[in-house]
This record gives sequence, C-alpha cells and structure tokens, in this order.
Amino acid sequence: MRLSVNPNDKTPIYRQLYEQIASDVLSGKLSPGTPLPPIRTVSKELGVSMITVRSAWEMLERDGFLVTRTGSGCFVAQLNEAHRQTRVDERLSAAVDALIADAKALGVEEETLHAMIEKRYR
Amino acid sequence: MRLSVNPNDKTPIYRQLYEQIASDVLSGKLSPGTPLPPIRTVSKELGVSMITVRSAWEMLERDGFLVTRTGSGCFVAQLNEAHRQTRVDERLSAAVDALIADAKALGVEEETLHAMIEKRYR
Amino acid sequence: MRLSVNPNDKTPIYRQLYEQIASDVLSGKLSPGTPLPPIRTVSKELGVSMITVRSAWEMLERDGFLVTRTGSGCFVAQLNEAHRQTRVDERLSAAVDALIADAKALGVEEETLHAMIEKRYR
Amino acid sequence: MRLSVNPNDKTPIYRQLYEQIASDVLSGKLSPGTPLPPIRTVSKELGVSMITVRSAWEMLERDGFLVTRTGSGCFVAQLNEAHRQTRVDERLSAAVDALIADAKALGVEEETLHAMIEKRYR
DNA sequence: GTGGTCTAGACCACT
DNA sequence: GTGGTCTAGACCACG
Repeated sequence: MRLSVNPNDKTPIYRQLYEQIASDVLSGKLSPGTPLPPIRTVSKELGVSMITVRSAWEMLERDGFLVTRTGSGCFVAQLNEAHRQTRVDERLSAAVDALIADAKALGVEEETLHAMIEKRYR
Repeated sequence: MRLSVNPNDKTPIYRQLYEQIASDVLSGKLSPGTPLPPIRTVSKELGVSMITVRSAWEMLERDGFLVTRTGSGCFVAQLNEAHRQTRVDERLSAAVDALIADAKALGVEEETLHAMIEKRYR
Repeated sequence: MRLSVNPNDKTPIYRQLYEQIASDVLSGKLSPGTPLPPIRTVSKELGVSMITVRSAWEMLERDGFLVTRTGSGCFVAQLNEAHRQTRVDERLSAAVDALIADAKALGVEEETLHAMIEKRYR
Repeated sequence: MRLSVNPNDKTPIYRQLYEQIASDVLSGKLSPGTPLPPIRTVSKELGVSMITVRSAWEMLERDGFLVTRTGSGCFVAQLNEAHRQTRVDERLSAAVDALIADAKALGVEEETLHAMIEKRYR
C-alpha cells in the first residue's frame, strides 16, 4: 500500500488515489479481502482532507474495486480471475484506442507507433 | 475545416477546438497560410460562445499554430518540415508514454500491447 | 434457526438479524417459547461481534418479539394469533405503501403493478 | 421542478434529492434537455449545503439522468423512449421483488398482496 | 455567471 | 474505533 499524491498534477487528488488503487487491484498487487488503512490514517499520511480520500474510496466502491463495511473498515473486493482480466482488457483497450485516435489524427502510421513503443518501453 | 464539439465529452470546449486544429496543422491537413474562418462565424456555427472560440485561438497562437494579422484575420502559421515533425513526435511520445505507464501499472507486457494495437488499428 | 449475514448488503448487520428473526416469528416459523441460541454462539457462528448480536436482540425484545429470562436465555415471545396477524399486516402495509409510492412517482398504473407481481411471484 | 427535503426522514438528503429527480426524469415530468436550476439556487432554496446538492447531482449524472456542462449548467439527459421504459421497468421490478421477498418471509399469499394493493392504491 | 475540487471541522450510526 | 453525512466556507477553471 504505497499511496502518493502529486499536488502539481492537474488531475484531482481523489482521481489520483482512485487510479493507484484501481491499478493495484487490477494488477493483483492488492488481493481480494485485504483491508485498507482507515480513511483518517490515509488522510493524515497524505496530508489531504478526509473528504478527498472518501471521495476516492466512494468511486472505487461504486466501480467494484472495494467494499466498505461501516464500523469495520474498507476491504479489497472479491474479483474472480476472469472478471479481473476482463476489466484489465477494458481499461487497456480504451487507452489503446485513445492513442490510435491520436496517431490517426496526426497522420502517423501503425509501424511508427510500434517503433515508438519499443523505444520507450523501459 | 471541419470543426465540431461534443457536449457529452468532459474535456472543455476550447480544448476540443484546440486539439482539432492543432492536429490538422500537424498532420498537414491545414497548410501554412490557410485563413481560418472568423471567430464570430465559428461561434455561430458551433453554437458556442465567442469567448470560448477566442480562448482556443489564443492558445493556438501561443503554441505557434496560428498567427493573427490584425484587420485581416487568423492564418495557419508557417512551420518548416523539421519543426512540424518534431512537434508531431513530442505529442505522440507523450501519448505513448501515458499508455506505457498505464500498461505497466496494470502489469501488462509489451507484447500484449503490440498485439492489442495491431488488432485495434482499423 | 437459520441465521445469515450478507456483508455486501448495505443494511447494518444488526438490522439483518432483526429482520430475519422478526419475520420468522411473525410467519410462525419460530413458535412462542422457543429458546434462542446464546448470543455468544450466534456471534461465533456468524463471525460478527457480540455487541452487534446483542443490539439486534435488544431491538427484538423492545418490539415484543423476544423475552429475556435472566440466567436462562432468550425465548420467542408469546403472541396471540390476533396480535400476530395485526403485526404482519402492519409490516406488509408499510412495504406495499412504499411500492405504491414508487409506482406513482414513476407514473405506473395499478394494473401494471398487478401484472408485474403475478409474473415475478415464483 | 418542485424539490423538497424532509430532515426527519432518516434517508440522507442527497438521496432524497436523487430519488425525486430520477423519478421525474423517468416519469417524463422532466423532459430531456431541460436545464436544472443552479446548484447554489437549489442549495439556498432548500436550506442545505451546496455540497449536499452537488452530491445528489453527481449521482444523477453517474446514473445517466443528467449531464453537467461546467460553466453553463446541468441539463436533463437525452434518454430515448425505449431506454426510459427499460429503466422504469428495472426500478419497479426491484421494488416489486423486494416486496415479494417480504411477503414470502412473512408467509403471505399472492392473493393477499393483490388485495392489499387494490385497497391501498388511492 | 456556472460547476469542480478542496479544507477543517462536526455529529451520527455501526462494530 | 470504524465509515457516512453534513456544514460553511474557499479557490479554480469554464463560458
């Protein structure tokens, strides 16, 4: 559980938190059932308001990444392997499609894209 | 000059306009010297405020895509081929890096990425 | 005595327990005088805190479904048939009223409601 | 647009607002494209915090009942008739199922249910 | 003017 | 102790 926020980043803090946790759940770094640290703790450690953390948590729950049990805490949701894989694919497909749209708008060929990925993947 | 705005898209209207024109300039669809329609016209056709259009134009001028000649309007800027290529690369590199970061966070291999691009490039 | 808790359900655990027992008493599945298992046992079997179970029991006693005999445990309360029927009616009326309010708010006719119940009652 | 909140009701204010607007959209009382009053206005009129209103609006947008365009306001979403009907059905089915579950738990027959609805539908 | 985000508190219900 | 809701401000980006 290594969370961090970058206040210079223009993306909202709650979204930054969302992305980090969602990715960790989807990549398997956080396994189902794992308890998350209390909102107040996260809030203090990151130096952001409780509400900001809650806002991220709420989004994560809505999207099925965690379940919250009032009085006892928040836990990584149970996602079976197939489901997890599906969501990884969805997420990546969207990102890939966005890149391809960009490339096409700029008149860049598929080969150039592959080459660029190869060069920058490290 | 085919401009459009998508009101459901959460990206600000002025940014949508910016992206379209910048892409068209970089891909060569808009060649240097081409006059842009008056702000007032664009504003009416798209049903958006003149302020919004002006703000997109300003950003484009700031980034060297447009030049304003007082009294006669806005024109696509002169970009020499090397410069144009550099900027295409910058833009695409940023997009590629974002995708790679995503892929890494999700624990996805480079090969999977290439395969996905191949499949979705149509 | 088949008790269970659903951790995904947002209704508080103590309320889930309350509802199950209240329903069983009102439907006659639990007859007057039947002893309830000790709080400690229920707590262990369901994996919930004793405090939670106690709080459900207290509410049930307050509402006349249970009686506590100090030293010997909790028992299903004596409810005469007329009383039992009244309470079933109260409970159901409330639920029916809620449904009707919903239907009206959505502009749905009474006939549609009857049809839907017929279809879904199995 | 007649909104009201009942502070005595234990359901959260933002949920009360959500339900009212969602119902009005689904029943057709609010037609697609209609602008909603600014959050600040609603907030003042109802005597609740802006954040509470926003929270309801956010949920409504998430669920496709409205779209917000920063800088110009919030509008009832475009829902075609088929989609609208589907969502009305979903909503009502859920409510009906809940009632049926209740009835079954209490050992009440289908006929009794129909009779009760008939009597209380006014 | 609009909505979007954030803070620093508070009070409540649940476990 | 936990999370859930709410308040009364503030500042920013957008149109």
